[in-house]
Amino acid sequence: MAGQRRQNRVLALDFFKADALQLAPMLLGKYLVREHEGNIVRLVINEVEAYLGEEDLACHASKGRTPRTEVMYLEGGHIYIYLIYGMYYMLNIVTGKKDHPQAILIRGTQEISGPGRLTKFLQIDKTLNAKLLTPDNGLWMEESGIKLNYKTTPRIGVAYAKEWALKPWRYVAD
DNA sequence: ACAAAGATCCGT
DNA sequence: CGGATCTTTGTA
Repeated sequence: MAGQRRQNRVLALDFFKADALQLAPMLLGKYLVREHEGNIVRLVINEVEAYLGEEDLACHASKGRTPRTEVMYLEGGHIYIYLIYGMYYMLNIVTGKKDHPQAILIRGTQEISGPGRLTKFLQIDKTLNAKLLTPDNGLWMEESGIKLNYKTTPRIGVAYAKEWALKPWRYVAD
């Protein structure tokens, strides 16, 4: 049955407890699924970036624990949303173990390019912050069977992060 | 209390 | 290339 098969394809929360650098390339080709006001949308992820711990100057957790970064210290599988430039919500998935702040920014999909445009399209805002990535919360991921070739580049928009700005932690399908 | 900067996007 | 637009954070 298609419905049951689909159910089995939902990525369990345990999947996100691995390290961000290991997970980031694995998210390419996965479905990002949003259910909102009765509509379900599936998009194929094709661009992500990893943010890795307090020592990574590009990572918000480089400031340590603050009201905003507290979410990144939760266990992998939580959703981290923040507003940037007063206009755009950024969608991140917390990864790794509790108290090890990491997150993967979902920068784009095959259908929608750009992290700000993506959240606008999916109607994602701060109400999802700190929630779990599950169907119950209206946002989750699914296995798709799609394999994408990809390359790595430095992350976008983090020139201030000194030597961390050079880390090839952006993964983009080609 | 205040100022500065920001994991972006769009129009000129 | 500059403006929009407002939250978070550091400093006083």
